[in-house]
Amino acid sequence: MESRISEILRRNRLSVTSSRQKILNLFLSNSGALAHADIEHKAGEKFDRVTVYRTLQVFVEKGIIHTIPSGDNSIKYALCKNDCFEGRHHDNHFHFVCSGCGKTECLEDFIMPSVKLPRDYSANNVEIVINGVCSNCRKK
Amino acid sequence: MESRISEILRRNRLSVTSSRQKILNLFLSNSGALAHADIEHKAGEKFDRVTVYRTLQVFVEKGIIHTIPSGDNSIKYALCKNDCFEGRHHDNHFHFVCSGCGKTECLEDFIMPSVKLPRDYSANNVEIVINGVCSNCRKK
DNA sequence: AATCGTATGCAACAGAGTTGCAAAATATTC
DNA sequence: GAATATTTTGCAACTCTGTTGCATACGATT
Repeated sequence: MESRISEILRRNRLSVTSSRQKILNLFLSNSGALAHADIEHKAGEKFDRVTVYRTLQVFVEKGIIHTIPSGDNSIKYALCKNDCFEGRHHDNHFHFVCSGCGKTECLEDFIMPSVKLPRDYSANNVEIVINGVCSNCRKK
Repeated sequence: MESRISEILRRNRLSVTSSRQKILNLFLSNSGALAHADIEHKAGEKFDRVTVYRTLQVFVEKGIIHTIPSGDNSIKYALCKNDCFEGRHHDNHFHFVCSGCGKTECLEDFIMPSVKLPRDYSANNVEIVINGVCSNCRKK
């Protein structure tokens, strides 16, 4: 576990520091996306706010994590899949926010629909966030 | 013009106040979406921050405007089309943010693609935000 | 182990967003 | 149309979020 985390940091030419290891570990051990506040107030750990901001920023720049937009000023962050490493962001997936458990997850395996644009418009990036109920919450 | 604004407010059972008229007028006379800061610092008008927050909140609740999510904590607001009045939000359109002029617009006439979800997942709302270049900026 | 470069944490700040409350404006009633 | 009731506004004060500069601490390199 330790080694995998260090390896990811090294692969992205980042110094392997205690904070970065701990924060990256949070992402690796959580299946859902995390908000800044989730990380800052994570039980058992007390991270300096500034360190969390800077770490998330560096991770996004390096393509280790990506942002998930939201309609209520609570941006979340999630791990990128392998082909995003080295700074190439190719987010051809969408995001699902469950209104039951609040969990945000990436749906990687479901094809991104192509959207038709008006004449002379060109698209760089398409963000899709779906709000609904996940299978776990539906059963309850 | 004045009468149309008052009519919209009255239709939503809101008192017709000076601030609400002015803010609603900003939306009616701007084709793009507006951020909180756009409204607060609008040239010629000085709105109290608190009033702007409360007005936008009420407008969203009543379905006069809707929010447009973003990946950088800068939520924008845009007018809803007619069938959204009376609080029924049926946003079956997507949003386009131009990286050239920064303008955010609603694309109402382009069909929303249906997205396939994992087994036992259900969707309430699909938010699509496309980043790209609009026709005006492309010509330059 | 010593040096170099980067990351961290603190302080201080700027901005975003919220709440309570008295004053002012709007709606309602007669 | 004036008086009353209701709602909205603006101010003050506050919390939370996010940023920057800088000295110290840490990790990488030799």
